[in-house]
Amino acid sequence: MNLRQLAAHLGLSQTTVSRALNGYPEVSEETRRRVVEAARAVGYRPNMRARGLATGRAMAIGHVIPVSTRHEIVNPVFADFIAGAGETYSQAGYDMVLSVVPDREVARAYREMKAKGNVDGFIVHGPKRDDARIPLLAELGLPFVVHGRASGVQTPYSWLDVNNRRAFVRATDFLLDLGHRRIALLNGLEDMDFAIRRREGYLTALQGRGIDPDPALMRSAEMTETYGHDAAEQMLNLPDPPTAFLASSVLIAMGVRRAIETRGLRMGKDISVVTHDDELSYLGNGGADPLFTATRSSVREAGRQAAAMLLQLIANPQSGPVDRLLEAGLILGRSTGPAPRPKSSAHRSTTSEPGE
Amino acid sequence: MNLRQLAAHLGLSQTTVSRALNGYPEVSEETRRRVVEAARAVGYRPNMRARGLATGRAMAIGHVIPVSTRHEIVNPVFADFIAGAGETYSQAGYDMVLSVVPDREVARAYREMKAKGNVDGFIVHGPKRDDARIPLLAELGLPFVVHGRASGVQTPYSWLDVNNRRAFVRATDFLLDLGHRRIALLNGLEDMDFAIRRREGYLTALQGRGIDPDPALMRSAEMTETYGHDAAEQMLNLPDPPTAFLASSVLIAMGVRRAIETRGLRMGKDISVVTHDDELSYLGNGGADPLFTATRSSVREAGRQAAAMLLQLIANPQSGPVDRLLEAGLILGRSTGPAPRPKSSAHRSTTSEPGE
DNA sequence: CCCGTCACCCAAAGCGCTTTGAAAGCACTT
DNA sequence: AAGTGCTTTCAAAGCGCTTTGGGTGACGGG
Repeated sequence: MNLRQLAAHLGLSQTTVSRALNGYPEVSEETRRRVVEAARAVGYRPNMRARGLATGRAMAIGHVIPVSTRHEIVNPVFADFIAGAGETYSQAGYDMVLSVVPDREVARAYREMKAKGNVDGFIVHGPKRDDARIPLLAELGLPFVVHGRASGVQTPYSWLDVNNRRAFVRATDFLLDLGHRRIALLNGLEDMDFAIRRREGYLTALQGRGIDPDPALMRSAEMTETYGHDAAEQMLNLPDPPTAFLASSVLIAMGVRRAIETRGLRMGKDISVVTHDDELSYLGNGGADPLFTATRSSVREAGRQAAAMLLQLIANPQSGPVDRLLEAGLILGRSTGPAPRPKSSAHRSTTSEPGE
Repeated sequence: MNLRQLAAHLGLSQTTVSRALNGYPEVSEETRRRVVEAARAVGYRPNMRARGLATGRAMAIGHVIPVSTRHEIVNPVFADFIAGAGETYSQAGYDMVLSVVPDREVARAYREMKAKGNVDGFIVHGPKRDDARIPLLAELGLPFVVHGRASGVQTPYSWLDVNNRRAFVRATDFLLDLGHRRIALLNGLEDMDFAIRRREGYLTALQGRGIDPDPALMRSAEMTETYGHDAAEQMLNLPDPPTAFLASSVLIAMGVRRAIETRGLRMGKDISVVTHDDELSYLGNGGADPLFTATRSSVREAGRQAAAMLLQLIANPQSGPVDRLLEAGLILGRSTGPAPRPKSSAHRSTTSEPGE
């Protein structure tokens, strides 16, 4: 059933029916009620393509998901973010169109989506330092919101980010307050902007206590359980091992925990672990009594808010670049405790033998 | 730049330009070359909305992602599947439109998408027993492909599935061949179709050796690491504990491994673990030397193939319900080994008490 | 010389909607 | 009786594309 048929059915013109349904004032309440009722009765839904063609608006948001050709990883954060954004979209009557493309075709994908005219704006995922997508999108002229920030980018842009730096300052400080001095950082790949900021936070906190960072205790890689395990294991074998780990994801932390427990050590007693927790639904460090002490910030909520920001921006494009910085909570779990053997000098002497 | 402008620019009619670009025969090769060249030069991309309006095809596939309102979990398999499907789509010039909706609004979402006319077909995720979406979609009349199957559904439909039953028969047989007799099954939620089939496979294999399944060794829940850990721990505390675990996901298996190692046991020696592995990119049981022995089937590849099937179906709707059953490979990892205490008679006598 | 065939190209209709500009109806004023 | 302002409705143009149903000119056969 289309507009014309509905109009004929009602004995009205398309114009009137259209206006009645879209809430324009030039139609009497009486008529409007009749129209709305009839529309519901016959299950009329306007054809979005036709409407889009007429209005120039697509009522859809584009998400371009770059798939790295080297390590074929799909950002696990992505599913939850999408879920959050999707909620906002569907409430606002927007669709989400996804384009999964290899790294190097991202620019083409954006241009194409714009030219094809099937989106009104974009969300940018996983920004890197000096991310080229931002100037590109600014040039294209469609509104967009970046989930995260991109250090080094000069073009002004709208973003929503977690205060990664502050979160890691707090987490590090928390461990320092517990007496830990040898704190390892298991970070994500440091071309990702969030990882850069987390490292900064970590270093800042150490510096605040006059502690020199030890390169042997800093690692960055794709955030998998295996990585967490292997890195932790190696570090625990160091002559002067860390007493605490700071991980950039729950997956990493799970690996760390395994390394700890495999050694017969107890997490939260012998070794402390703090992780950043995106509250990914399937990892389940959630709840009131989480396993890991964590800097926590819901990626799903970020999705909701970023989407809302974008819709706002689309409705009112000259409202200019806008941003929002979410603070991560520091959630106490069972993975942290006071540093063992506060006399770090004694400690050091014990482990000064080279051998494993 | 639109068709009219391009036509004017070339001194041709819109008709000719359109035909030239879409490969119709009624235009000379000479002219076609000129047109194609000019189109590329000015970066012309047809407006998909207009084209869709004219052709009635949307050049897009709809994915409706139900978000359970109870346990707010986003199926972690979903991201990889999407990535695979996305590859196929973009090669074929299709878009993917996602709709994330609460469980109970799924039907509305499908109807709406159809009425709005912005998709040509659907992919159905995570089918359950007697899944109501299948008759609904059959009634709507748009082509669709189900990722998985739905036991109990009578309506004919197209699907692509992994042979979950066979995979779990093989996995169980493999463990049985190694001498294991007490094999635990840590399954996903058994309203999901795949979980039902896996249990069937497990039970079939046990039955094949005349072994009575022990309800104490069968569990099903949301597939998280914590679940794997807790279930394994409890089972290992049984008077007659399992010597092997069969897990429905790598996340579960990771939990099992932790329970094993925390106890000071060695996975692959004292306790064996086999898991189903969807080859999720971020879990990384991949590679040639995987940690877990696993029944492996790439969910990403499933995405690719399901998408291809759907596109085929759209191009040729009367090609009728079509299906494809993927076989999972059984990949040898380091998590399995012969059952300890080969003398199962001694073993059995221990457990001959009715207990529990 | 005419006509039928091709090969090539075009004008125009139509997809389903929004929106402009105008008309019709009505109640008042003047 | 005509004009005014207001509300309510409508016809028609247009969004950018595809596709139908011709046209036009060249060519060869009758």
